Amino acid sequence: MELIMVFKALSNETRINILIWLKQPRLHFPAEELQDYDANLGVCVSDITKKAGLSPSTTSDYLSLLQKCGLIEATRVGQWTYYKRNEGAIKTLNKLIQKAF
Amino acid sequence: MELIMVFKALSNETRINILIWLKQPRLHFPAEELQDYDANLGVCVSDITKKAGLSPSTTSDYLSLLQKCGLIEATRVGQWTYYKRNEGAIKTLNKLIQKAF
DNA sequence: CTTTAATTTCGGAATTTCCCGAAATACCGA
DNA sequence: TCGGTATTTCGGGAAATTCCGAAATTAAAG
Repeated sequence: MELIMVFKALSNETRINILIWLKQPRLHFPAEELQDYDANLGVCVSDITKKAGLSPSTTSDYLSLLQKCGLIEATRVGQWTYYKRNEGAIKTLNKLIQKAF
Repeated sequence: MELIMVFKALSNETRINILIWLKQPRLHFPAEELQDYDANLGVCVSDITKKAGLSPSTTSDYLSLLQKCGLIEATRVGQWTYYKRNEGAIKTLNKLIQKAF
C-alpha cells in the first residue's frame, strides 16, 4: 500500500466517485443492474462506465489503477468483470493516514 | 476544504514529507534552526528548502500549494516566512476521509 | 465457426504537473 | 539610500496524466 500511489489515484474526481459509488451500489446504480451486487461480486465495468460518463477504455483504465493500488478488487465472471471495494485495504489506508498525518 | 485538491497536494513525495517534517520539527530540522519553532511560528522556507533538496522557488510553490488547500499556515516575520501545520484542518480532513471512504 | 457483447490494451493529442532559473518583491541593517 | 538575504512570481522545457478511439482479447450465444 503505497501512500503516494493512493493519493495519485484519488486525485481525480471520477476515481474518487467510483470508490464512493461502490460503497453503496444500491444508492448509485439502477436496481436492474445490481443482480450481481447481491452475490457480493460487485458492479460490472459497463454499469460503472455509464455512471461515469466516460469511454469504456478510460473507465477500464481507472478501475485497474484503483485496483493496482489495492483500493478495489476484481472478479471476472464470463465476459463481465465485477469490481468491489477492498474494505480491508481502505481501513488500513485510513489508519495509515491517521498515523502519518 | 476541497478533498480533491488535498489529494492532488498530497500526491507528491516532497509535499507529503513537508507535512510529516512539520509534525515534529525537532526531529527533522537542526536544533540551531529551530529558535522560532519554539515561539510556535513554525519553520522558515529556507530551512525547508535545504531539507527538501529542491530550489527555493519550487519549495515556495509547494508551500503555497499546501497552504491554499488549508493544510499549513504561514506567518511572515520580517524577511522570513514561517510555515506550520494547520492541525485543525488536518483533523477535519481525517474525519472527512473517514466519512467519505 | 461466426457474430456479438464486455473488457482491456495501445497509441497519441491535449492538458496538467514538476521543477528549474531569472526576475521581481519584501525587508533589514549600514 | 544601497546592498544583501529571504521569499515569491513568472516563463518554460520535460515528464506525467487525462481521456479518447481503434484494435485486440475474452467469452457467450446462435
